[in-house]
Order: sequence, then structure tokens, then C-alpha cells
Amino acid sequence: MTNEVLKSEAEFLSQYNIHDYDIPLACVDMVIFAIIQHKLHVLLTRRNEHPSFGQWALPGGFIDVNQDKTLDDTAHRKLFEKTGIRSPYLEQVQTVGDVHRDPRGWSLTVLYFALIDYSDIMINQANGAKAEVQWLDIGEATQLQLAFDHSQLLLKAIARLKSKTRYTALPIGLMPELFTLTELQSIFEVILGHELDKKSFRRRVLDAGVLQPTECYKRSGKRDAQLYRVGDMAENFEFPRAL
Amino acid sequence: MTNEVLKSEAEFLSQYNIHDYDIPLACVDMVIFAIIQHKLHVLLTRRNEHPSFGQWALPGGFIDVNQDKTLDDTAHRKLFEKTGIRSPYLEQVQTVGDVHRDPRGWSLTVLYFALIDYSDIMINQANGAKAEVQWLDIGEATQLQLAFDHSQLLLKAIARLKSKTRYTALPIGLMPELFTLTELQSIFEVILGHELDKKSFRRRVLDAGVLQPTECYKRSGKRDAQLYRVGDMAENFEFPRAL
DNA sequence: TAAATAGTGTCTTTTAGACAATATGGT
DNA sequence: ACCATATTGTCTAAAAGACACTATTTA
Repeated sequence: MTNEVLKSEAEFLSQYNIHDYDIPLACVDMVIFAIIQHKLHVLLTRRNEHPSFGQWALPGGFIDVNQDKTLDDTAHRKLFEKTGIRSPYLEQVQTVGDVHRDPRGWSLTVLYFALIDYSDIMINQANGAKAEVQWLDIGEATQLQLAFDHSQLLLKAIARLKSKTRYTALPIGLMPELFTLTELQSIFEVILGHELDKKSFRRRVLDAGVLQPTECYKRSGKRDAQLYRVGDMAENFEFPRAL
Repeated sequence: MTNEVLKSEAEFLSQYNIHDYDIPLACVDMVIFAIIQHKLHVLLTRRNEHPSFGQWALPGGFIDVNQDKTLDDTAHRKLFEKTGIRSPYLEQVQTVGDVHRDPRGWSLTVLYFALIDYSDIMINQANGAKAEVQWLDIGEATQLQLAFDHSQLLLKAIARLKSKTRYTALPIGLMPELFTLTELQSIFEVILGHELDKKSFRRRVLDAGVLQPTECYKRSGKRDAQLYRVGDMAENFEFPRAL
């Protein structure tokens, strides 16, 4: 036992300076999902700083230790800066870190995804001036060469969303305030990449009790469709069987 | 667009010094699970440094940017230091970060869990001198007041293990080279906290094809039991229905 | 033969898949 | 009446739950 450890904790802390150590850079990156014209889209931003200046990338950036109290705060802040949205469904996917992913040095990023209702969006004006953003279909987005390892991060987030769509009610987070069962089913189909049986789908979500039926109907030229609202914690509901 | 961004990337990087910024501390913490005497245990270490000197904690520590090429390397290194084990089943659980969790400042930790076969263990001697370690039953471990927010981290890892045990073959990672179906079932029961039906359990794992039957039998006083071996990627197998 | 543990048979229940049938609203 | 879409009925299939039964080994 060295002399070092015999000091009091207070004494130890008073002499501790994080700038004395080599530590990794820490960021948060976000995959922001929304449904646009019946297709799954993600938000990309064009980098307006080095490194990878000018390349498309996932929205994200350093944890700001003065501004963010928690890691989720960083994610919420990034999301708000790009979309003006404050209360999305937010889920941490994975943390990736190594020596090579950022030319500035050993870096790690905590990857999140957010599900938002596209009709809620008001692209933040103040930020619109600083950073160019675009919504891309995930087919196009995964073809693009994104900055850093963001292409891989995007794939991880898509894989998580698809996987959880098989056994949870996650995609509910993409729906507007009121929606029909047919609309919800079509979102599940878009994410999963294949069609679902109508009766099975309705039975599944209705029996689960994750939706609140309303008295309202959507008139769309043909037969009216009943409108539903999301119940509490619906996104995290786990079905007993996977699709 | 500032003058700043007009520099070349090489020029930018040459002037970049991570010590100029306030960035969070980054560590990896591990929940190392093993079955000992038919109970789920975790490995704890007593801290031999400030802060929280002398308190019990999860094994873990800073990412060493010189030694670790990736985040998983840090986890493997920590695991090897405490157990001498090189190839466990390793899974990242979650990353937790905020201003308060460490008195040295804004810190984040990437939480992993490892599943190991207790009979594989050779506590690393060199390290045994530096740090006191103990295996505790999860009932006892969750009662203890661990350093930092490690009690909460422990609960998160246990929750993840329990949850995945309901719909995957994860606990296979805790088994020795050869084992009987009754032994495997008992591990599932210990983790889930309730009994399972023998026929259903056997049907489930055998139909899944995650086990390789051997020609060997275990003689244990009563009727011999057939021994099985783990198949490839068995831990990640997902059953179509949850228990 | 009895006790204990390993392993099987089989009926029920739950929930998804398939697909036909009915209901409603607009033209 | 006809079409398109919403909604329901119902049979089948897959996989878990319940529980009784048979098989093997040793004392």
C-alpha cells in the first residue's frame, strides 16, 4: 500500500486534475427516425467543422460537461438543436469506442436513437443557419458514406429498431397524437420490410392494451376508421411472441 | 462560417489538444456473473485507492488509451485482471454518465456483464496482492452499499440478465464444457427465480438446436444423465416465445 | 424392490398465420 | 349497386404449460 492511498479522500480530490491524464473524447450521436411518405427516414447533418468538414454525419457532438447534467441531457439537447423536439422516445443503443474512429484521438460515442412524429417537427431556425440538415430514406442513407464510423452506427440503430419491432410496440413512438390501426400496421410493415396479416396485427395490439381507443373516426373517402391514442409506456410493451 | 473552419483538416488536427477541453472521465465497469453452489454470484473488489477507498465496488476502471485499442479491450482486460479468464461471454449493458456519480468530476461508465464458468477461474495472483476480491450471492451483493453508483449498475445488469433469460439461451454462457439438461435447467431457474417445467424446458432447448449432444453420460449415483456441449452462438439464440 | 433422478407422452392453452366474410361510406 | 377500405369470424399451426407416465441406476 503506497503513501498515495493513505491521504484522505478530500486531500486526494483537491490534488486531482483530469487534465493530467490521457482520456478518451466522449460524444453522443443520434439516429433520429421519422416516417415520411410511408418510408422510414433519418436525419443527417452536414459537418460544418473539421474533421470531415462538409461530409454528411449523424447529428451529435461532445458531451458538454457544463451544460449537460446527464448523458440523456446531451442526447435531448442534440435532438432539440436539430428538430426543436423535446419529448421524443429516446433509447440508448450502444457505446462504441476505439483509437481509430476519430482522428483527434481515442474517442467513444454513445449512440442513441429517437423516434419522432414528423408532423411535430419545426426545424430550429437558429441552428438551421449553422448546419445543413436533410431527411433521407434509410435506403439512401445507408448507401451514403457518412463521416467517421457513422455509417456503421446507423446500421446498428436500424438493426435495433427492426429487432425490437418484432417483439415490442416500439414503432408507436413514430405515430402522431391520433392514428388508425391501418396506419400503425403500415409503419410496422415499413420497418420490418414485409407485410403483416391485418387480423393478427389488430388482435395483437388490441389485446395488449397499449392503445386507447377514442370516439373519433378518420374520414378518408372510404369507410371511416377509428382513431386510437398511445397508452402509457406503450413503446416498451413486450409481446409474448415475436412476429 | 468562421476562419477556423477554413483551415485544412491536417492543420486543424495539428493544433488540436484534448487537454484544452473539459471532457468527462470514461470508465468501464463489469458485472461478472458465475454460478456457485446453485446460486448466481457476482465478483466484487474492495477499492484500494481514493475515492471510496476501502468500499466494495464492481471491478472496473479507466479506459487506458495507450493499452486498449477498443472499448471491448478495456472490458476484457479488466476481466482478465480479476479472473484470469480470456474468452467469456461479454455483453454491453448500458452507459451511464452524469456530473454527480464520481467526486472527481463529470464521469461516464460503460457497463458490461460477463458470464463465466466458475470452475474455469484462476484468480490472478499478481493482482490478488493489490486488490481484495470476493464472490457474493446476488442477494447479498444487492444489499451491500457499493462505491459510486455501482449498486444501481449491478441492478441494471441483473435485470438485463433476467430479461434476456426469458427469451434467449444466454445462461448457456455460465455452463462448463459439458453439462446435463437438468443442470442447465437449474441455472435458468436460479436466474429467473422460479421453477420451470422439465418437459417444456427440454423441448425448448433441444428443438432450438443450440446444444450439441455428446456420447458421454454423467454418473451421479442415480440414473446417468446425457452430457451436452454448447453449440455456436448459442447464447444469442432467440426463442420464438418468452417464458 | 424402493428411492431418486432422467427422460417421454400427451392433452391443454395461448397466440400468431391464413384467409374468408361482413360492414360502412362515398360515388 | 359498386368499390374501396375497415372490421370481424374462424380454422389452423406453433410452441409453451401441466402433469402423468416410463426408464435407469444404486442401495
